[in-house]
Amino acid sequence: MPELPEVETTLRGIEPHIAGTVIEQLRVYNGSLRWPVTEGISEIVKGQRLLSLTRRAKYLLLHLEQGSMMVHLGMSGSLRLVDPGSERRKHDHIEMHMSNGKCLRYHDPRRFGAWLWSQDGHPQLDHLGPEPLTEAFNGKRLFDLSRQRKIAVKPFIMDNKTVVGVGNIYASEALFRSGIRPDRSAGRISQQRYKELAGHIKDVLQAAIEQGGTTLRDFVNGNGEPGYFQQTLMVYGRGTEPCINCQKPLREIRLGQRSSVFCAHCQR
DNA sequence: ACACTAACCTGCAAGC
DNA sequence: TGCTTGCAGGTTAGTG
Repeated sequence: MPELPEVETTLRGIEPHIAGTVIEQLRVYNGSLRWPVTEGISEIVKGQRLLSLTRRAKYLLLHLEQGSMMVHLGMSGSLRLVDPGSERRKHDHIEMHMSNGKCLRYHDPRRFGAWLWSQDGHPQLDHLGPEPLTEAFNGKRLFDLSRQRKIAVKPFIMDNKTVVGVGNIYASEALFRSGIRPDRSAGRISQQRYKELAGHIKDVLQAAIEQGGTTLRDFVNGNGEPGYFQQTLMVYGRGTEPCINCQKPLREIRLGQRSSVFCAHCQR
């Protein structure tokens, strides 16, 4: 999926086209997502103005006059603006027709995503850690939260209670930039090294947003365009290629069922 | 509380 | 040409 930069890219792509318009029709073709799409959602949102769009972690929030819709792209989801008359592709599960003629389609082959309406908030958002690009997220937080923890640092920074938005790609990249092995115990990393890691997490996410995200297989922004950050990836997806820093072969291990590529020479 | 696993689902590539 | 296996951007529920 889309990690935070891809969700942010999607938001920036669609927001200018549909914010402030009215939902003429929401059509659900397959509501069997991670959670069933809210019962009766089409009738609930029909005729409501889409006041604004925001992002929290990897969730997109579509704020309506009554309540809000929370959209998650899961592992394989994407949202794009399309010609309302164009033919639906396989796995186009939801489409939203707006009063200005724009049509937003939700495409998600694996259906790990979500599309839920609620009048008064979404419980999934209640216990999330800070946004990575704010001052609330810093090295001191990583240090303080990790004391006595035996968990490997990579799953530690991918835990939404630690900080949101850091998935497998950007966790791998930030650890490489920081010179920290992904399997090092979180509790055995100094405050100084966590300060550097927090800085690299911010930098890598910011750079990815500026490049329009990472397109691995099929990610596209709201206008159907790919991202370009994959050209910048230094370890993710590089298997046992030579380290771009020291030329020694990278190593690939599994941590919490996620592949983790690192350089045993540059990362300790 | 913490660490770890399995599960949700489809598509694709690799191996036989 | 199949068939089987394993892996893929995330998150939660369940186990010990």
